[in-house]
Formats: sequence, C-alpha cells, structure tokens
Amino acid sequence: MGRPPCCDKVGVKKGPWTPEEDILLVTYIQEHGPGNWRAVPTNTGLLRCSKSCRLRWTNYLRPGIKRGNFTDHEEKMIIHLQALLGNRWAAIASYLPQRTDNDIKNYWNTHLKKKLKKLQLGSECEGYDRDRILSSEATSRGQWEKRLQTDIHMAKQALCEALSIEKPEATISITCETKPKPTTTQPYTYASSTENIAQLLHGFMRRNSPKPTTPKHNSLSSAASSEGTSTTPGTTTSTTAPHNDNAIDLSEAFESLFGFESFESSNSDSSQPLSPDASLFQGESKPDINAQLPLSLLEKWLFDEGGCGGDVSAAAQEHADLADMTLDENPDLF
DNA sequence: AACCCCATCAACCGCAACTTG
DNA sequence: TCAAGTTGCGGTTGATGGGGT
Repeated sequence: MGRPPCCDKVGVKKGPWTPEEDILLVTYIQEHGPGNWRAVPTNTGLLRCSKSCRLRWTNYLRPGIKRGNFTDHEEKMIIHLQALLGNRWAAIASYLPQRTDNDIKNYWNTHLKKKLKKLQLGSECEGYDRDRILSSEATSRGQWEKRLQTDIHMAKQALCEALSIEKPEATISITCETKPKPTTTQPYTYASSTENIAQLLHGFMRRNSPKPTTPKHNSLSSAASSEGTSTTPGTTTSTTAPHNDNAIDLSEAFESLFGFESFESSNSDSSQPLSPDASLFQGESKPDINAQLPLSLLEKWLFDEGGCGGDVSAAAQEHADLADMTLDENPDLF
C-alpha cells in the first residue's frame, strides 16, 4: 500500500529516548493506559511516531520488566522454547513475562546462538548432532501441534467453566475468548522496572501509583494490573496478541496457572534487584500461586530431557500434559 | 594515547495480521 | 466485502562502550 511509514514524516524524532520523553510517555500512559498509540504523539507532544512510543513502552518502560543478566533458568527456557517454537520471540517472551521479546531476541542472537554453536561443536565429537534433532523437530511439530491444540481446547474449556462457576472475579489472565479486547480505561499502577526511570519517576510514582486497583471488569484486566506484564493491553505479550497460535494460547494458561513468581524464586541470584517502586508494583495483589502449585512440574518439564535439543515432540507432549495435569490436579486454583 | 575490533542492546523498518467504518 | 487505518512481530541496523593491540 502506498502509505509512507509514520516514521518518515518530517519532524519525527529518532534515536535514543531522553528521560524527559520517557516521563512524558509514562505520564500519559499513567493517565490513559497503553493503547491508541496513534494518539500518543499528538496528545503528549512527543516528536515521536506512534510505533516508537509503543516500542519504548513495551520494551523499556512497561512495568514488570526485568533487565540485566539472564539466569540459567531463563536461558534454558529460551533454548528450549526456541527449539520448540522457532524464532517466535513474542511467543517465547510470553513464557518469560518479565522479559521482552526484543530482549530475548537480542540475547538469543548475541549469546545463545554462539553458546549452542559451541555446544554443537563440542558434542559433535561425541556423536551428538543437534541439526539432526532440529530437522526431526520439523516433522514432529505437526504431530505435537495437533495434540497441543486438543489439550489447549480442553484446558480452556476447563478454565472457562472454572472461571464462570467458582470465581466470577477471578484474578486469572486467561480468557475464554480467542481475542481479549484491550481496554484503555482501566486504572493502572505504574512503576517502571528500569532503575533509571524508577528513580526518575520516584516522586511521580509516590503521588500516583499505589492506589489500590479496583478492577472494573472481570478476570482479564484485574490480572493485568496485578501481573504487571502479561495482560497490559496493547503490549507485545501474547495474552493480547491476535495470534491464533497454540503455543501462545497455552502460554496464557501457563502464565495464569503458574504465575511467574515461581521463576523469580529461582532467580534469586539476580544481580538486578527490583526498584522499590517496581517491587511495590509486582507485589501488588499478585496471587500467591507458588504456595499451592509445585514448581517441580515445570522444572521437570524443562530439565528432565537431558539438556537442550532434546526430543522436542516429547517436550511438547509434556508441555501439553502439564497444562492438563495442572488443571486436573489443581482445580482449586480457580 | 590512538586506533581497531567486537559485543551488546535500544531502536528502526517493513511486512503481515487485525480492526474498523 | 473492501479499503484504510492500526497494531504486533521479527529481522536488521547503528550507537555505544569495552577490550586488545
């Protein structure tokens, strides 16, 4: 279509964002919520294109983002998920809600690719050939996707039932619809996860954020505000992604079932403590699922396969089974 | 000290999917 | 149904900083 990219317009600023611009953007989103990006530059006076604003928000300013070193656990998850899903970074990121797709993509390209290459070189001597495994992955993918789809369907049904019967105001981010509609009217509490912005906005956040969120609408958005990452309307995480994508749908289930504090618990070595504001945000009304659900299920799935590049179809099977299992074994979660 | 090379990551770009009128 | 507008995604680029020579 002949339409020129918005960023080609004259007077549109490019390049790194300044703290002032960040403040403008955060302030605006604080008031209006993310979404309607087209209007953001006009309403904020930012000389940025809408795309740039959205990107800045989703990749940097959005609450709940963890920055800094990836833990072993995250690394393994990424490797595993990449083998499973390919370069679908948004889908992968949905399993690691504290990381952005951009972050994961960068990490993959800069660290993990090399690491795996090394690994492959090393293991080829021992008769281990990742390429072979990866090619078999292609053929098995069709099979496991079918199975996955069935499992997801069942999981969703169970969730829908559980949600409608037991807890109309449930704080789970899963949805019974295929396309959750982003809302922009919901009250948000924002606390940037990035240290600089957290500091920058310290006074701002004290003034504005710790108002208890009173969810206007049901499960989706209440979880959104408490989770802080996954269900922010208009963000890149897959809970709102318009994909008809198995993995993504399943990830919703995963996210809602496990919460991702559990990963945090394994990230205790993280050298990047959350800012006070961020932790304030993250701790806010987050359902304490860990207490009820054993992490070992997920960890088992991750680590029981004898390292990266294991049998992916089996992994997917377990992956799907896990969702089922969780539903079967933990109905009281809902 | 100056230069080069490389790694990292924020940001951009183009395309596709989705939404809306 | 279709075209225009909007949003999301993945690939790529470019600025920056650190390390080596």
